[in-house]
Amino acid sequence: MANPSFMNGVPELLILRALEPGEMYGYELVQAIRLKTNQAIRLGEGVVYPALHALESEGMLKSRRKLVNGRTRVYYALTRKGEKHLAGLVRHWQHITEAVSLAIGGTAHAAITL
Amino acid sequence: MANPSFMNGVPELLILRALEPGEMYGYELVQAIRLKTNQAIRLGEGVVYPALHALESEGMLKSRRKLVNGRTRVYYALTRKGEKHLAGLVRHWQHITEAVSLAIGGTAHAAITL
DNA sequence: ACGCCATACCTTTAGGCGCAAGGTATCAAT
DNA sequence: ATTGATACCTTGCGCCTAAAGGTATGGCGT
Repeated sequence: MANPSFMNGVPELLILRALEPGEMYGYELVQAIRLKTNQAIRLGEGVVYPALHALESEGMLKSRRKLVNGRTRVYYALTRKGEKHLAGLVRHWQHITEAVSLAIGGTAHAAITL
Repeated sequence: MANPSFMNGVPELLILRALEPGEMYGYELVQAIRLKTNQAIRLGEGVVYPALHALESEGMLKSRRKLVNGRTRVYYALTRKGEKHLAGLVRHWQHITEAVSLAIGGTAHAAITL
C-alpha cells in the first residue's frame, strides 16, 4: 500500500503499442520503451519476457525465430486479435486516466490520436 | 494478463484525495468517488475498507468514531504524513500517465512538460 | 407487524501482476 | 582471459484489487 507503482497493465499496453509499427524482439523492446517514454518507464526483462510469452499464448502476438550474427532473436508481431485488443486497452487507459484526472482535479492530459 | 484494470494504486490515490477537503466515513467515500469520477470508477467496499485500515496503520490517516442517528460512523482524516504522501502520489501519477501518453501517442502530438 | 432496502461497518479468499534476482550463452573488445 | 554488451529465460516474493459473504441498524411501505 505504501508504494503503488500505478503500473498495472502498463507493460502490456506499452509492449503492444510498440509492436504496432512492426515486429521487434524482446531485448529491443526493453530499449524502445525506455526511449519512447523519455527514460520515465524502464521495464525490466523480467517483465517483458513473461509478458511476451503470455500475450503470445493468448493469441495477441505471433513470433518467429531469426538468426542474426550467430545469435538467435525471437521477433514478435501483433496478430489481428492483438491489434483489436490494443485498441480496447488504449480506450480503457484513456477512460481511467480521464476519470482519475477529473477526480484529483488535475489538469487534463494530452489528447491521444491514433 | 487479458484484462488489466490499470487500477494499481488508484484506490489509494482517490481515497486520499477525496479526504483532502475534510474527513469522511467509508460508506460516504464509496459514493463520493463514484460521483467525482462521473461513475467511471466504482470502488467496492471490499476495496475501500481494507485500504482505509492499511492507510491508518501506516499513519496516513487518523480515525474517530461518531454516533449519527444511532449508527456508528468511522470518520477518516488525513494526517500531515498523509498529505505529503498524497502529494507524492499525485506527482507520481502524473509522471506515469504523461510517460504512457508520450509512448502511445507517439506519432501524435504530446506536448508534455516535465 | 412484517419484509425489504439503504445505510454502515467488516473479513476472507482468490487471483493477477510487477519486479527483483538469478541463470545460460554468444560475441566483441581489452 | 576477463569484461561488458547482447539476447534469451525462470523463479519467487509481495502487493493489491475485487468478488463474495457476513453483521447490524434505521426507515419505508403495506
